[in-house]
Amino acid sequence: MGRSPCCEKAHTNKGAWTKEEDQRLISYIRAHGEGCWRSLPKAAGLLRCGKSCRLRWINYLRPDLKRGNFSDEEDEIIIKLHSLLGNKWSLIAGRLPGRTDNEIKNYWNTHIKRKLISSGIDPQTHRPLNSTATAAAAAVSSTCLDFRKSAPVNEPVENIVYKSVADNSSSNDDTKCNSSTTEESQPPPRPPLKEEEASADAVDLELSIGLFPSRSSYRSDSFKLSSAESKAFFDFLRPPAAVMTKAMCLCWQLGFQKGQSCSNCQSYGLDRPR
DNA sequence: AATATTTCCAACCGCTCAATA
DNA sequence: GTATTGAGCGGTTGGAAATAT
Repeated sequence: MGRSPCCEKAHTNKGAWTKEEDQRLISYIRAHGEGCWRSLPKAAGLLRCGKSCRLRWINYLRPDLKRGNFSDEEDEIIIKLHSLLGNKWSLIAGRLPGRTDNEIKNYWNTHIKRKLISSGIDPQTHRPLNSTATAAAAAVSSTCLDFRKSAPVNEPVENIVYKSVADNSSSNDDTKCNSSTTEESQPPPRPPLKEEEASADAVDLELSIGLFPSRSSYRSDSFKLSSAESKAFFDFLRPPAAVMTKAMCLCWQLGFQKGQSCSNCQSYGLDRPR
């Protein structure tokens, strides 16, 4: 038993939208706001599926959309977020105001992917395509986010401790991404955090992906973040307030379970991160 | 100038998940 | 607890535009 179709396909238009259809949709949403997409087409006098209306509005007609080429800074953010989140286009879009998930997905597939490959970087793993590509390795390292960089020297260490996932990794004091490793392309699933571990005051982040320092470096007790660093870290995870939804906080990526709240979610009153 | 090929992106499709009856 | 519904997501496709031959 599958889902029933979202609309009566026999009586709906498909394909490119006409100016008149666009105008109807814009007028309706201006007058009534975004609401029930299923009933919107009929109410707006459109022979379109509700899903199609939603897509058209979100990806093309919304007034806050940023048009034009992606900046170098946006490129960099997309690459960094992709190395952290993978193909979670909506989450990435949540951190690029005015850009849509569809736009970013298309841009990734047509530009960034190619750019990374031509630099010798695997766009899925963000690691060099071959181990001898030193220039590529350097390029990957440059996509690392280092939250420790801007921290005051004498800041007390607290809040966040990066912990190694794989204890059998070799010791290494550098803080670069794990770009030169030959490990599997996908990080292993992270075990859920215990409730006390997941509290906002003592977050134990088990990160195992290239965006952050190598496993071998953050296994050390010396790899701890100061309060300023942890603030920078959570600021990075936090999308603009205007677009923040339950699903957008990244704490679930870090092992938080349903019903737990990280400090981001608490600050937005979101008590049930996905 | 005509045709073939490639690139790009808007739109669609099928699926999952959360909410609700 | 289960079924249904609607919203939203990511992968894929179709076709227009750009470029090459």
